[in-house]
Amino acid sequence: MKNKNKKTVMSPAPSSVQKRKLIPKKTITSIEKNPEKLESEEVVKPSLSCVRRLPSYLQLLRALQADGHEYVSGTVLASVHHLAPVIVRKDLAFTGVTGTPRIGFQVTELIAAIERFLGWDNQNKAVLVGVGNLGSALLGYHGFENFGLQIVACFDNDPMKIDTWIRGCKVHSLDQLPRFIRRSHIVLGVLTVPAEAAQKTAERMVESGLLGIWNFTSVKLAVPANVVTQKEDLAEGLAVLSHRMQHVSKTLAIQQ
Amino acid sequence: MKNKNKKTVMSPAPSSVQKRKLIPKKTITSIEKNPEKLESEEVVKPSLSCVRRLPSYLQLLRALQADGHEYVSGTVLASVHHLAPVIVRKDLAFTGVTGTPRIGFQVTELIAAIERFLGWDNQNKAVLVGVGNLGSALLGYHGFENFGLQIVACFDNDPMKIDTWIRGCKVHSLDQLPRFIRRSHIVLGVLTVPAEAAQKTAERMVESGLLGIWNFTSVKLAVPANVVTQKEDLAEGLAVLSHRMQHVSKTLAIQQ
DNA sequence: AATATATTGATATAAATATATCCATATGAA
DNA sequence: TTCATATGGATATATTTATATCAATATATT
Ligand SMILES: NC(=O)c1ccc[n+]([C@@H]2O[C@H](COP(=O)([O-])OP(=O)(O)OC[C@H]3O[C@@H](n4cnc5c(N)ncnc54)[C@H](O)[C@@H]3O)[C@@H](O)[C@H]2O)c1
Ligand SMILES: NC(=O)c1ccc[n+]([C@@H]2O[C@H](COP(=O)([O-])OP(=O)(O)OC[C@H]3O[C@@H](n4cnc5c(N)ncnc54)[C@H](O)[C@@H]3O)[C@@H](O)[C@H]2O)c1
Repeated sequence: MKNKNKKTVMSPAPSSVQKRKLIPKKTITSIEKNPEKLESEEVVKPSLSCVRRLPSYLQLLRALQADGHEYVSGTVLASVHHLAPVIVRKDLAFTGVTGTPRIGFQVTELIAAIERFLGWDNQNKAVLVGVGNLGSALLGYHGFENFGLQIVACFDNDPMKIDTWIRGCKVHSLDQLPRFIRRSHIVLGVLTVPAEAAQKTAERMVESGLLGIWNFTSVKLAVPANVVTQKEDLAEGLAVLSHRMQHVSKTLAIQQ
Repeated sequence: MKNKNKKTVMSPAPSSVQKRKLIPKKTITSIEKNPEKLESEEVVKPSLSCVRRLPSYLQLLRALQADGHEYVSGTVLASVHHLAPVIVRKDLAFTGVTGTPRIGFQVTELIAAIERFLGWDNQNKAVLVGVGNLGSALLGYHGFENFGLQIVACFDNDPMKIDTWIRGCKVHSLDQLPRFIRRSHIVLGVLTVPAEAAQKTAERMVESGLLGIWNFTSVKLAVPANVVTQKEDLAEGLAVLSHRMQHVSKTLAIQQ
């Protein structure tokens, strides 16, 4: 805290005058003939992997914040998640935050930046359709509220379930969906109906005005271009697990 | 079926004598100094993305089989999953199957190959630890049996739950786990306890002899090197969904 | 029989993603 | 003060993954 407003007094070379570009840019590698992309620079979108990593940073940052930490270095974030520090720095750059050398990033600022970047800065409300095994579990789970998602209503077509309460949530008839959506300005839906009903139900959700569907069924949904779907396929993870286990046991068998 | 044993009679150039390498190989690009990798060729492992795609092929193949189809082309598999046909062909090559030009792949053979490749050719039995909201849903779900997984027993530490039946499965005390594992030669466990209990419970599972943990908690587990863990993090998918929705709505706003 | 066509498997190229390297900078230690 | 060090940001390189291209081939068509 000695001299706060000194700014690179020591740097002698004029080369240091170059402006620091915050967000990485893509340099044209091949002969770019697309007339749309005439500029020599183009803003690079974050990779899918980057977007997937952000929530894990967020979670750790919240813990650090609760623990009273004001700053955290990318190195620390990296080591916890077994990532290379460069990856973390690059990921964070996409959110627009700037760290300070030797210090790191301001925890609070970083949390806000990631939340803003992912659209989690104000809680997104959602409906859930299909209050069965999985649907009930998701309904009763409030962990997603840390990730910008709050399920506020649920729908089913089983007469036995309609108007009953499940996990503190009244089950509505699916027929009520359009009116509810229109009234509440909700854009996100969670789909947990059986596979056979998935496509048809998704269409009703879209007609009702939903713009995003978090799809837990095994069906690849066909939806209009303005609707985003995200399929959560547990079989994928299971495949990775099985494959890795095979590999490990094979490796051990060779070693022994 | 005219002349079965003709082998490239028409090919005149000696260049065509080159043997057809079935599985793709990696060509050394950079100056490879690692003495372990002196050979100019090395068997390429399937990418993680490839492993994740295989279950979706499998699912479609089963439907085709049930429908009486004997052959299927990579092109068809690709179009259903909105993938480029090359990707499918490459993915399938890893399983060791060979297709025939103009015909495609034999459905039954392909199913068997994928199952073998993923270690799903004989049903893997598993235990589930933490019979709460999510655990119960998974217990009651028999869809994983299509993907080589069968949950055969469940464990909890809540005295109120022990010895009750949930979804047709008797809840055992966690203390019983080691003996059960040893008796039944099970190697896989599903972890659905609260985050706070995750690491400790995982350790008990490992001590009991499990070699793989399908982890549904938000905790990154620390386990010995011979144990494989697969973390299922729904927040990742939610992040992708949120990010895409932001992008779409931004794009539409610009267009309008 | 000759030709056209869909398809596979191999190879080549491109694109995306991860990693290495370097410099500037803020802090603490000598 | 001077120096060493950890760190962020930029750029360069390497690696991984996806896509394009093409010869070979099995079937259908003319
Ligand atoms: N349970 C799991 O652990 C699990 C795991 C992975 C994937 N899934 C998938 O999640 C989906 C639901 O699984 P589940 O085990 O909860 O099934 P479930 O049968 O327990 O629940 C389905 C619910 O949807 C309702 N429903 C059926 N048709 C409907 C329609 N047309 N409109 C509205 N509601 C309708 C049913 O009344 C029921 O309440 C399935 O597609 C399944 O493949 C489940
Ligand atoms: N419910 C969901 O939809 C959902 C979604 C994503 C992730 N998760 C994660 O799954 C886990 C479980 O969630 P849930 O909603 O089912 O919670 P839950 O509280 O309903 O269930 C937890 C179960 O674990 C048992 N348990 C607690 N400590 C234990 C221990 N030491 N040993 C054995 N059993 C123990 C409890 O008795 C309870 O039955 C959590 O880590 C949660 O973050 C849940």
